[in-house]
Amino acid sequence: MEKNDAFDLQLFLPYLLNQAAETSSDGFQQIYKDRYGMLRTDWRVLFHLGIYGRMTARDIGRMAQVHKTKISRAVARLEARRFLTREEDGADRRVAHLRLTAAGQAAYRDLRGVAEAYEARLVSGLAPEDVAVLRRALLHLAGR
Amino acid sequence: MEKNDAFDLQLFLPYLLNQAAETSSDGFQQIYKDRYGMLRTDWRVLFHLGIYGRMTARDIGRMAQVHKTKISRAVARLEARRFLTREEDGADRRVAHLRLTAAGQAAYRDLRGVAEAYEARLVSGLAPEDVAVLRRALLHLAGR
DNA sequence: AGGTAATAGTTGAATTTGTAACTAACAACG
DNA sequence: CGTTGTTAGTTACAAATTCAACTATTACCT
Repeated sequence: MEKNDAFDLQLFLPYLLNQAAETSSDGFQQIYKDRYGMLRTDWRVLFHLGIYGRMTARDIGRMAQVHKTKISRAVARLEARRFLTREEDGADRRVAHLRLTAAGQAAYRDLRGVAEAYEARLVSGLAPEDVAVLRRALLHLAGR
Repeated sequence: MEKNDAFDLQLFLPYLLNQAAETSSDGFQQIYKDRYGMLRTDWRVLFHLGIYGRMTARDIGRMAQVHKTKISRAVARLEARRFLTREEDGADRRVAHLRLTAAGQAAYRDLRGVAEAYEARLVSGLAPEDVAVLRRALLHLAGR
């Protein structure tokens, strides 16, 4: 495979970031998919509710930077599996406050443990100071 | 939004990497989509051929870590737009060698220029030494 | 108050992706 | 040779995502 061009695709950030994101998501995805039949947006909603307790779909979408239709469908799937319930808002009847059921919390705790172990394994090949730089750079690129 | 849990989702690498990857791809995606109606796999195939000159679908798939059905469809789209041609292999009739047409090369050069400018803008907010660390860490996480 | 705009969330249709099965060709081994 | 396995690439079907339109409700403005 001989190069006849100076552009280095392997180092182009949108490309490289995507490779790293996909590779480093694969193992975790396998677990939440196999164990709970969840999709990516599902576990994200689950984690947001597990961490923050009670949120609206809109809040989750804002925080996770996910479109409202994806949130809506993920919430519907989690509700169908009895992982969350909706509570209506007293003042604004458009809004539904979401909260994990006991089963949802159990799933969250299980997956949070998996996530922590998985994260530890991911960074185990990197120097701690490099991980710190990596996280800061990623937060910057993510616009945070 | 009050946290009642210690897990920091915003720093969880599979989550953070994905946020950074999506945010930092958005601007570039807008351009190849608006300007050429391409999808992500399309520009990747285009770039591989633009850089390496002549490759098989299999080679591109290996290098970009993309499944063969996605490559197959991207190649079909690019061929339909006369951006590439297939040449049969003398020894193995299963294989098709792909090569950009003049139009494909023009599109590639155009988008390569966009990519270079885009990359420069992406890293402009980061210290050069941090960018170096970032790239090394991403290559490691991508399994390279 | 009444009309217009904005917001929360859902739904349907079109596009895209994932999975598996498939065709065609080559390889390896007896 | 011939049978079995492997590989390159395509296709069919199901699943997921995107985009636009929609309902229902609240906010704004005069």
